[in-house]
Amino acid sequence: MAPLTSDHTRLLEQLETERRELEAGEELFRPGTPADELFILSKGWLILESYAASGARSIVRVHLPGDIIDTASLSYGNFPYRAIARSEAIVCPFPRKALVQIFERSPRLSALLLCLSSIEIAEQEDRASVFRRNNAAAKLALFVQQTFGRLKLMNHLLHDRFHCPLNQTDIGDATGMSSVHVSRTFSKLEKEGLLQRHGQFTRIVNTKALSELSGYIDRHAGLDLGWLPKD
Amino acid sequence: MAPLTSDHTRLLEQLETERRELEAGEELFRPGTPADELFILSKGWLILESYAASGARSIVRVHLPGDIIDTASLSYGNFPYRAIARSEAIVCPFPRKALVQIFERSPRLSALLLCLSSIEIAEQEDRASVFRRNNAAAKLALFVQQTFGRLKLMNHLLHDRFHCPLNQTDIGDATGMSSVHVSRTFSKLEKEGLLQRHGQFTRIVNTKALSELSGYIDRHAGLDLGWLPKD
DNA sequence: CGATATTTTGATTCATATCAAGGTGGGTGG
DNA sequence: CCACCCACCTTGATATGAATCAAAATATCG
Repeated sequence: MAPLTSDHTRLLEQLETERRELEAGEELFRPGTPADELFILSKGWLILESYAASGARSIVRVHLPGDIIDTASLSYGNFPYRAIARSEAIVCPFPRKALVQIFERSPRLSALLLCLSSIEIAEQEDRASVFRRNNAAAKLALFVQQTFGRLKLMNHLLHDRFHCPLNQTDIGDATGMSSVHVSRTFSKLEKEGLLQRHGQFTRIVNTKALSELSGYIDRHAGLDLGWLPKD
Repeated sequence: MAPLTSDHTRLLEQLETERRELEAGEELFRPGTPADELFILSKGWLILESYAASGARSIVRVHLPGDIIDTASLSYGNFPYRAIARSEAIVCPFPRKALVQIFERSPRLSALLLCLSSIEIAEQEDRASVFRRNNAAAKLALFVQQTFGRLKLMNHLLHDRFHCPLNQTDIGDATGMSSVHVSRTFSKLEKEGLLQRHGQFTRIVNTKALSELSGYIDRHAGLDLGWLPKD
C-alpha cells in the first residue's frame, strides 16, 4: 500500500515472531478473555461471533489472512466476541505493548495503522448500507465481492475463483439472512449467470452485474497515502 | 478518556483553530470533493448520505458534536458521501497535514486516535449486528441509545432526554426502515413505556428494557487505555 | 458403506414495505 | 390575529420478501 524502509519492516516483523496453529473449529478466545495480547491472522479463516439474548448467533466479522483480529478490542480490557477458526489457521500473537513501540518509533507506521482502521470502517459502512437497504441478493453479492477483494490483497494469483470454508449457515449469520434463503439466493445468482459454485469454491462470472446489485466499491483502491509522515 | 498534558492539548487545539458556521440543510461536501481538508464537528448535527443506483438514500453516519467527520475519508483522495447539516452547526476545518504533526510529535495522541477509531468500529459492529438480526424495535432502540450515549459524552448535563433534529424519514434511512414503520415502532415503544416523545425531544423511560431489546453496550465505558505511550 | 452434516426444495407465516388518505402543528402572509 | 399552507406524522389496507417449518436430496467423512 505504501513504501516502507527496512526499519519499518523490522518493526512490523516484531509483531509476527510468535505463531500458533489452530485446527478448524478451534476457539481462539471467548467473550471476557483479557485482551492483553492481540493476534495477526497469518493463514486460514477465522470468524468473530456474538450471541443475542435470544441465543441467535451473529457473525460480526470474517477474518482473512493479513488481518489484525478484532481491532476493536484494542481499546478494551476484554474481548467481547468469540473467535473460532473456520479452517486450519495460523495466528501470530503479540503483546499490546508491542504496538507502543511502533507508536514511539515510527510516525509513518502509526499513521498507516490509522489508515488501515479507516479502510475497515469504510468497508463496514458499505456492509451496513447494504444491510439497511435489505435485499438478499445484494447482501450476498457484497459478501462475495468484499471477501474476494480482500483475499486478492494477500494472494495476487487469485483470478476469478476462491475457496470459502464457511457453510451457508455461517454466511447467513454473517449477512443477516437465514441459511435457507442463502441457498435460494445463491441458486438465483447462479441461474442468472453472475457466479458459479462447485463445492466450497465460488467463481465470479459477471463482476459488473454483481457490482450493480451490491454497489460494491473496492476500498483498497483509490487510496491517497501521500500525506503520511516519512518516518 | 485519558489524561493529557498541556503539550497534548496544544496539539489538539491546532485542529480547531478555524471555524465555519452552517445552516440547517446546508451541504458541507458532496461525493467527489477532494478531501485534503478534514472537519471536526463542534456544534450541531450533520449526516452523511449515500445514494444507491436506485436512487434510494442511505444515511451512513449521523455525526454529533466532537466527531471527526467521515474518518474513513482519511485514506482516500475524495469524499465518498454527501454531508448535510441537519441543524445549525459549526465545523472546524483542518488540513490533513495537521495530523502529520500529531503523529510526529506525540505517540500518545497517535495511539489515542487509533483507539477512537476502534471505538467507532465497535459501535458500528453493534449497529450491523442489529441490522442483521433485523427487528424494527431493536433497530430503533439501538439508534436512540447510541445517539443518547454519544450526546452525553460531550454534554454531561443530559439526564434522560435529548433533542433530535432528524425527522422520521431520516431516522428510517439511518436505521434501514421506512418512515411509516419508524412512526409505528416509535408509537409501540411509547405505548409499552420504554420512551416518550414530545416534538423533537425523546425521553428515555426504561433503559433496561431498551437495552434488552437492542443489546446496547456503552462502548465508551470499559475502556482500557493504560497501555498507551506516555508522550 | 453407513452416518452425519449440509444443501435444496416446497408450503406456510410473518414482519415490514408500499400505497393511500387523513390529521397535526408551526410558520407566514394577509 | 387569524387563516392558510406545507412539512411531517399517523393510521389503515394491501402486497411482498424473507423467515420458519418440514422433508428430501446430496455431499463429506470415518
